Amino acid sequence: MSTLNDVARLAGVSTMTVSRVINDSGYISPETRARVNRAIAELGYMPNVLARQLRSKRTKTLALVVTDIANPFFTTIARGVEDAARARGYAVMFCNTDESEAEEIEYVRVLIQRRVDGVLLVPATDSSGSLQLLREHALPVVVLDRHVRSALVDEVLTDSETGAYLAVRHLIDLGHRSIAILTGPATVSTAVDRVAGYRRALAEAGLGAESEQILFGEFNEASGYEMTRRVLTAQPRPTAIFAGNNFIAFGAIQALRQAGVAIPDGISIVVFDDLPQGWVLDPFLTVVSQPAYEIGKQAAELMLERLTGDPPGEPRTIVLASELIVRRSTAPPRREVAATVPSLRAHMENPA
Amino acid sequence: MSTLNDVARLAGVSTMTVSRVINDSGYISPETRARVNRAIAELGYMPNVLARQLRSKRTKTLALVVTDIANPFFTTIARGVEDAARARGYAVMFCNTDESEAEEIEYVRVLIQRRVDGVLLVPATDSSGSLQLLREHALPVVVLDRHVRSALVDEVLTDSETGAYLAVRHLIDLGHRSIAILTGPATVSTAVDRVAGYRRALAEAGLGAESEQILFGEFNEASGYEMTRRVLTAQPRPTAIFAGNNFIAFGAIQALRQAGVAIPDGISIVVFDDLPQGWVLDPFLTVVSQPAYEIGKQAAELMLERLTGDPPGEPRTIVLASELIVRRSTAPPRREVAATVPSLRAHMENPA
DNA sequence: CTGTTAGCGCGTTCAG
DNA sequence: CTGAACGCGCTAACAG
Repeated sequence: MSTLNDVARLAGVSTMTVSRVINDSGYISPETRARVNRAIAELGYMPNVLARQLRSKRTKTLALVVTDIANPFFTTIARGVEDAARARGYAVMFCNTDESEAEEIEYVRVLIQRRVDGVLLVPATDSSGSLQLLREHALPVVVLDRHVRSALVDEVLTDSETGAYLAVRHLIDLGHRSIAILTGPATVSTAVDRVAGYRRALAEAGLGAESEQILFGEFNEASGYEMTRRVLTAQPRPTAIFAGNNFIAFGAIQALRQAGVAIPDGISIVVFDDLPQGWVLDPFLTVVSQPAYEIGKQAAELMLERLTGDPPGEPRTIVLASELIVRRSTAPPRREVAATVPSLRAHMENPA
Repeated sequence: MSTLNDVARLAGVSTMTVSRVINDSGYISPETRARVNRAIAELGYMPNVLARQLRSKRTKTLALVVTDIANPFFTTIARGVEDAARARGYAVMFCNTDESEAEEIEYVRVLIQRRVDGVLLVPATDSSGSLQLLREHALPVVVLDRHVRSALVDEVLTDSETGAYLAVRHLIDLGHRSIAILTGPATVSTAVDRVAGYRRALAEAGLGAESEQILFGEFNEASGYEMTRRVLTAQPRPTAIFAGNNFIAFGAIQALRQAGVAIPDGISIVVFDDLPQGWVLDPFLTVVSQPAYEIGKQAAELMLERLTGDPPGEPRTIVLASELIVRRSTAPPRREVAATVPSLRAHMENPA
């Protein structure tokens, strides 16, 4: 593998001249440039990024740490991050913590050792072990999607409280009075905030705490399934379910199907997070849609601003709005519960 | 950010001693080790991976280059690669070429510059521009999934020809006589081999070239949709479709639904590639399932053997078997014209 | 068991 | 416009 030195020797110049040609810095006479370029081509020379990074103390690499890489919400965020980063010449390392704080810290260690320039983090919990580690090593951080109480950092997230309020309000407007919320762990701000929005909507409608049905679980399908099973045996059985994220909704739908409860005839369901086009052929879920791509993009841009811009300044929090999209999984409650409706099954069998 | 030097000074030893403690190499007295470890903890020292890699000339990193990161077939391969690599202390860089040869070469350039230790490549086409580039820079390569004619390299792939043969034979056994195959570009070995298997099955059943309906397209949903639209207007209209991969099948299903053609009552469909559990609630597609995880795992292990083992040896080709899984998307044709063949019963009693 | 020397391949700094 | 010297942080190779 040839080096700067080989090129310099072949071209009859110093290594610095070659370096300048490659990085387009400083003035070079056209002839020398041509000669150097010829030597580069002849040798098939490729700069050693490691040496460059070691010397320049910048890797031009960001890391994005998410809690579930299989969730389209996070892959969409990832696309936003990558687009913004690549536009400025930065690479992105993707890391998946599976909602585990231990994994998160492990990854942060690796990222520090690899000397990434900055970390975009979706924290697994609201405790801040990894944030502290990052601060100790002076690594810039932007927190995404979830608020962290303890730390003063840049944050980009959506207004979960308002989103949840809109979703539940929609159900109330349809006439529902008994609504269950199935959400993630109480240690995660998005779960807590969505419950807050749920409560506000109920309270505003004059529905007291006695009509609350709040289940904290995990943001995954298994948990959604399990919580729904519990909801189905509750007395009184709710006429509507608010699923705290898309995977919880998957589990809920599966449980409802198994129990022969039709959507929306038997139970209405509204979901936080939309699914990207292509995941389902015929979107029928009523959802609160977050601007996932925009979250990723703005987070990356904020980071790059911190990295290249001179004024560090105060930590900034960017809150993006979410939007209620009404489709066919919500309807007014019915007295009698329909036994089976096959349309759901046809729908779920056809991914796209 | 503290360095080896800082640690050495604080512990009152040389940098080499610290290096040995960290890498667990050579003999160190327990006391010095303890002293060094204390210094490391006190400073929160984290080794600089860049410097280490530059010096040792090994990055302990593999790259996996695939043509479609959104395809579960490739993400499953990726899991196999990652598991095998991590078990031996290697990291993996994932790269997505979108079936573009230009992107592929671009990525290979980056990988050379980053000095990855080896490249696992799913080539976009059977031309070998990127393979040549890799060879020039003496980077070890293992080719996955697709055969490359021109090059002598290690390869790990499934037997597409036999898999396709089994799929089409299954359709023939069910009584189908008019079967269309929708597959990828003719520049990709998997597309070509699947056509070969399709032909062999037809020929063996005494069905001549006049009954062949072969469509080359792209391995994606849009192409599957478009090819199916064409198939639906063909004369005679086939009673069964063999989709060359899962995404082509998605497009086909969408087109069939739109045209009001039921599966399998109107048209049977068999697909190369299964979908992982969780993508669909109720698997109903008859598929040829490839051992995707195993492909990734074996490819990584072959690479690691080349990297650490001493004998380079001859290029090796590992061919894995695929398996027909009969579900509910295939059935005998309903036309009165098509008679049921006797071998059908034998087959149903003896599913492959 | 531990230290010394000598780079890995580049870019920064300063001097021509 | 170009070059010489130096060092980023670490480890291979050899001494002790």
